[in-house]
Formats: sequence, structure tokens, C-alpha cells
Amino acid sequence: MRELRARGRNTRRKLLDAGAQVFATKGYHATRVDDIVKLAHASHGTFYLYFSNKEELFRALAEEVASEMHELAATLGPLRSTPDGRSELRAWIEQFADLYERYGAVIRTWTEAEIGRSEFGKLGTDLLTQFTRELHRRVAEVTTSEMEAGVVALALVAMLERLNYYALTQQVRIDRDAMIDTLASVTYASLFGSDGCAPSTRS
Amino acid sequence: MRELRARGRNTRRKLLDAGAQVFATKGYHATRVDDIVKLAHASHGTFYLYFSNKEELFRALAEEVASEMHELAATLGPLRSTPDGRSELRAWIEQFADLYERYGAVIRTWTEAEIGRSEFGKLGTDLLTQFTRELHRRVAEVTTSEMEAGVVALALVAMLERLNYYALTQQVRIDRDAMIDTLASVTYASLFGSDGCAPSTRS
Amino acid sequence: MRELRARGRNTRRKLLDAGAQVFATKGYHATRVDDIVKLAHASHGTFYLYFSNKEELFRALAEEVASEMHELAATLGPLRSTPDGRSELRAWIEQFADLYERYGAVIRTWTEAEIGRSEFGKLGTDLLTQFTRELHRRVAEVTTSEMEAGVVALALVAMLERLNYYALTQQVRIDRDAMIDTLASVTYASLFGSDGCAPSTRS
Amino acid sequence: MRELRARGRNTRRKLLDAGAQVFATKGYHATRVDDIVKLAHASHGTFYLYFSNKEELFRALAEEVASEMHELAATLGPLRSTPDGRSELRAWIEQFADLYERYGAVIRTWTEAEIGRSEFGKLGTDLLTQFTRELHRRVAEVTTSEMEAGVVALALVAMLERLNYYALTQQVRIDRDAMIDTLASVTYASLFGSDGCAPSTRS
DNA sequence: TATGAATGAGATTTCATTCAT
DNA sequence: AATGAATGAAATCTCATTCAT
Repeated sequence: MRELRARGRNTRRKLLDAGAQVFATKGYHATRVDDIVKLAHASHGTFYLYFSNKEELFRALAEEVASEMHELAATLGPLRSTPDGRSELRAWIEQFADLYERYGAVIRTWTEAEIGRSEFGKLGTDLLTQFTRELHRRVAEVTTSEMEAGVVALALVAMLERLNYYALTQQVRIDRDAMIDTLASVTYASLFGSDGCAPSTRS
Repeated sequence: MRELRARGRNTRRKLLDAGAQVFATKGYHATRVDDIVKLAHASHGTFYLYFSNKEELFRALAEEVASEMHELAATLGPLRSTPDGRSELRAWIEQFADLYERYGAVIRTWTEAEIGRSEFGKLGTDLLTQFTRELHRRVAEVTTSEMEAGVVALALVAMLERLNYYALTQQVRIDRDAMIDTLASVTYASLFGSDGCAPSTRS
Repeated sequence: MRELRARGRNTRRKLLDAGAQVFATKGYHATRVDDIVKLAHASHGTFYLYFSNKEELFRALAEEVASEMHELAATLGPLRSTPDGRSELRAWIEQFADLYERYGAVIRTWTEAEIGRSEFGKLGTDLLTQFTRELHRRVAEVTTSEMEAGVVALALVAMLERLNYYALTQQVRIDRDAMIDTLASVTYASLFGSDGCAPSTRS
Repeated sequence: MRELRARGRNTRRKLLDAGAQVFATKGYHATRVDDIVKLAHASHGTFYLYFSNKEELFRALAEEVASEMHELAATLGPLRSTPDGRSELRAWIEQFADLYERYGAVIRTWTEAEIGRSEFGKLGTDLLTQFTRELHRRVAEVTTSEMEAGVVALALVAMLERLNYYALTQQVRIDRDAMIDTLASVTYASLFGSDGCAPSTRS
């Protein structure tokens, strides 16, 4: 794409933001180019001036997400069964929630099977795989041999993603803080036991 | 719809099955009525004899799923931090995986925001809520006061659903048995500690 | 068509009556074979056992109407500018109203331009022409040379038909007796002056 | 619908005109959207850009007709039993014939029971009612107490409409001028007597 | 004689994309 | 750089008619 002046960059941005918002509301397939241009106060002609089709706009959004997710994954430090480790974990999960709030629709759509077939959908899978791999490294450092670290990491990612999704789309009524607390707790517990205590059976 | 004779019931069944299959392959939105009738060896006219549109066929499928999920949820016994309890848990998760294999596309689509707006989408949310509620009961029996049992249950459902989804759509390479093992382990660990270490008993 | 047993004749009659009723409600084109068979408590198969298509059922109805209209037209005696002549006219118009109540939809549809093109539509025109011709004869006996008797007759038929139509479909609120009275008065007046009096201008 | 530029307004107009023409030729129900766009040299897509379906185009036409009929009704002066009054009446009837030539199909369809049920059909009835009401006023000024002026007015409207209809659809062979002459004569005669003889003045 | 099921041609409608200004 | 209008391929949906029992 040719170089853009300030006005052009601004229009492009407006379209991207509108896209993100409509995708979030209606999902990828139900989104009409018309919805996007209306929200961006632009015209069809303008849309095709910046993107050659709907998928390309989506791809552009997806690249933004990918880079942010990458950064986020890199900031996860070693997992530790100490109070400090626990609160670090919580803080990190909170950051994930922030990210999801902005880009959830794209993340979700990207990993949807409906686009999952196309060569482009692969990128979505990679996004997930990449993100999981980073967690994997941390999980592997602490997990017992009994569980396969890779799958554990994936399960945790799955939980993170879905719970945020339910919360975001308000399919279930969850308080955001309670959600983050619980995600931290469950993650922590599944790695270290709920407080690192020794086993004991219930009477 | 009027009562159906044997032939009619059979045709309707064929359409439902074809629908489930195509939804699983292409996703809800990318599915064309044409795909369904071709797979069912029926004509367009026949389709509209039984369902007034794609959504109605989907709804019918969804009702089937709902009832099966209900049954499944009811079979989950008390969670126990014993070897028996653990293998019961694993068996139950395996059943969930079976169900997901057949009906995953419907479950997933149903809980997707894309249909989630319509009055009908509510049913999907209810499905999830219901299912989670059953788990909630079991989780509440064993969880510590620190974690909100409802959210824990939801997190577990989220993990169950997503991991099965990743596996089914082959977005990540997981061995089915490894997946089930790990789901059991993570669930068990998050409730009782990673090696059977139970959380502090409730006051 | 083959000879019919009692049951067959009965079924055929049920279909004809249902047809007349649905045509009256929805008009010819908007009438579905399905509407007819439902009302007649019969099946599609049965319909095509008796009529080869919708038009043929209509044609059968139309033939019934035609013969009744013919009979009615024949009963119109000479028009006379006497009280007796006037009440005879009124009685005749009342009979027309009766006929229209039963068969109005068919009459109307038949003369609709929408079917008017087909070779069959010609019959409808003929119906009208025939009926008008009978009136023509009577009008010609009494009308002045100034007016073309044929057109006067047609105008009267037009008025008869339309007013009954408006009344029947309740498009305007008219009392049946008032309608018949007025039709008689207007017809009488347009032929003889309102009471046969000599001209006088209003002050 | 958004504001239209010159080109848009032009296209919309072309579609309306084409619609009026096809409706006139084939009638409302037999008219296909395809017929309209072909005649207007436009595409299906374009049609749905301006009207959401056939009915809406019809409604737009109907509104035009309504306003023209309104105007026409307003131009009818007092009815007078003088040579001048008579020729004024004739001139007015001629204008009605002009209007009917252009919009007859719409008028007819609109007052047909086939669309008469819907909330929109009400407008058609109102059209008729309104138009009749205007005539009513004039008729009431001159009619005898014996006839209900309202019904007389309606009968006249009925005659006007139907006779024009027969003429337009060529269901009967009438010369246009003869038709107008006769309509004037019959109307005049039914109000003032066949040769200018006025009915008894009102008490 | 009666029927419920099936058909498919033809209609309507949508919407991503292109065009002319 | 921006736009409103136009397009047409592809989808949905309808319904008169036929078929098998």
C-alpha cells in the first residue's frame, strides 16, 4: 500500500476501529462491509480504497492483536508458589483481561473454525500456539511429571480465553474482579494446590 | 408442524443429521441450505417443508443437544479426592468429549455471540448456565471459601469446552487421551491440589 | 371427466365451495392451492384428482356464475316510469345483490385485467358483455337519443357491480337496504328523471 | 431512506414509472420485480436499493395517486342544472379519465380486496372514501331528500371508476368520448332528470 | 378415492465489489 | 481522497404440480 498522508491514516484507523467494534458485536461472518462504513462514517468506495476486502481489514486487525499478545506473553515471569508469585500471576491475568476487552472479538473470531480452514486462518492458530508456547515454558518449570505441561498450558489458555469471553459478551453475570481472582486461584491451585498445603482427605 | 408419518420423520432426521455435519464442517454462517440438502439427498423444497429456514433447523439440533447436556450434567457424582473419585471424574470428562465430538459445532455456535443477541440465543446461554449450575453444586461441596464456587465451575466448563474445541478442530495437535487425562488432572488439581492435596476444609 | 360417485361429487363440491371462499378473501392470484385444500379438509393429491389446476377450478366456478347471471338478466322486464316499474326494478336489483353476495369474488376476479389477457379471461368479458346486452335491450326501449343506450347500460352495470363490491368487502360502510334503494333511485332517475317530473331550475 | 442526488432520484423515478406501466399491463400480482427492472433498464440490486420490495414501490405510487386524486376532487365545483353546469361536469369527468389512464392500475389494485386486508390497504379505502366525500358535498347540495346523498356519491364514483376501467382494459369496446359523454349524461340525469328536469327541491 | 411427501423451476433478496464523478 | 450509485452472482424461499402408497 502506498504511503498515506495524515488524513488517509486517520480514515484507515477509523475503519479499523469500526471493524473491531462490529466484529465484536456480530462476529466475522455476520459483519457487513456496510456496517463498518456506516459506523466509520465513510463510504463503500472509501473502504475499498484502504482494504481490498473484508478479510484484509480483519487481517490488519489480527496483526495488531498478534503483536500485543506476543508482548503480553513475554511479560509472564516464572510461576512461583509464593504470595508474591501469586499476585504477579494475578496482575498478569488482569492484563490479559484488558487486552481481551479491546480485542476479544478478533481473538475469538480468529480462532473460530469458520475461518480456520483458510490459509489465513492458520495465523490464528499460530497466535494461539505461540501464546500457549510461552505459557508452556513457565508451566514446564513447575509442573509435576504426571501432567503434560503443553496440555496444561493449553487448558489454562482455554480457560482464560473462554471466561473472558463469557464475561465480555455478558453471557453470564460475572464481576470482573471476581473473575480475575478466580482465574488466578484456579491457575495457581492447579499448579501448586490451592495454597501449597499437604494433601488431606475430607472426613 | 403437523404430525409426521414414518417417511416424513425419516427425512426430517436425515436433514438434521446432514445439518449437524455441515455445521461442524463449515460453521453456522458458512453453511448453505444447499449444502445440507445435497448431503441429505433431498431437494430445496423438501427442506422448507420441514424447517422454515436454517436457523430453525439449528434450533431443533440445539434442543437435542440441550437435553443431552442436561442428562450428562446430571450424571456427575460428588467430587472426591480419592483415586476412585478421580477416575470417576475422568470417566465423566470422557463422556463430555464424546458428546462434544458429535455436537461440538452446535454447542460452539450456540454460545457464540453471533447468534447470541436474538431471543433464541438466550437458550444457548441458558444451556451453558444450566450446565455450569450442575457443576457448581459439586464444586461448592468441596471448594474453599476463598474461591467463588460459581466462577470456578464456570472456569472448568470453559476449559472443558475450549480444549475439546481445539482438539476437535485440530487447531492444535493433541492426543485425545492426553487431553482427557490432563483435563481430569487440572480439574482435580484445582480442586484438591496437584497431587491430591485437598484445600483447607470449609469452616 | 369421468362419472363420479356420490362421495366424489361431494368432495368436488367441497373444493369448489372452498375455492369460492378463498378467492373471495384473497383474490385469484394470492390464492394458494394449499389454502383451498386446507379449507376443504382435503389433500393436494385430491385436488388434482378433480381439477387439473387452479384455473380449472376457477373456470368451473365461473361457469356456475355465468349461468346464474344469465338467468337473472333474463328476468329483467321492461323498464317503466311508473311506481310499479320502479318497484320491479328495485326487486331485480335486490336479486343481483343476492347473487353478488354468493359469487361476487368470482365475478370480480373474472373481470379483472390480471386474468383478462388469457383466452379464458375472454369468457369473463363475455359474461359482462352478455349481461350488459340484456340490460341494453331494456334501456334502449326507454332512453332518449341523446345517450348511447349501450354505454348507459354498461354504466349501470358498472355501478351495480362496484357498489355491491364495496359493500361486500366492507370497504365503505353501507347499509344493504340503503344501497339497494339508492341503486334503484339512481338508475331510475338517470333514465326517467327522479320522479318523471318536468324540468325546473333551482332558485 | 437517505437523501438522493440527482442520479439517484432519476433512477428511482425510472423504477416508479416502469412499475406503474407493468402493473397496468399485468396487474399487481402477476408483476415480477424482474419485469420492472428490465423495463427500467436497471438491475435487481438497484431495485432493492430504492424499494425493499414490490409492495413498497406500489405504496410509493399509491401515494402519488392519492395526492392527485385529492387535487382533482377539490376542483369539482358546485353541480348546476344549467348548460354551463353540465359542460363543467363533463370537463371534470374528462380529467378523471385522464388520471385513470395514467394511474388506473394503481387505483384499481389499491381498492382491490387482495391487498385490502393489510394495514396498508386501509389507505386505499381511505382514498376512495375521501374522494367520495368530496363528491358527497356537491351531491348533497342538489339531491332530493329521497336519496341518501352519500350513497349516490358512492354510486357515481363506482360508475366512474368501473367504466373507465372497462374502457382502459378494453374489456368492452367503448369510444373514449362516447364514454365521457355518457358518464356526464348519466350523472347529470341521475341528479337533475334526464333532460335537465331537476328533482323536487329540498324542503 | 384419498393422501402425505417430494420436487424443482422460478421468484425474491442480499451484499461484496466496481464504477463514474 | 472521497463518495453515492450500480451491479450481478449467489443465496434464500415459494408453490403448483407429480408421485408412491
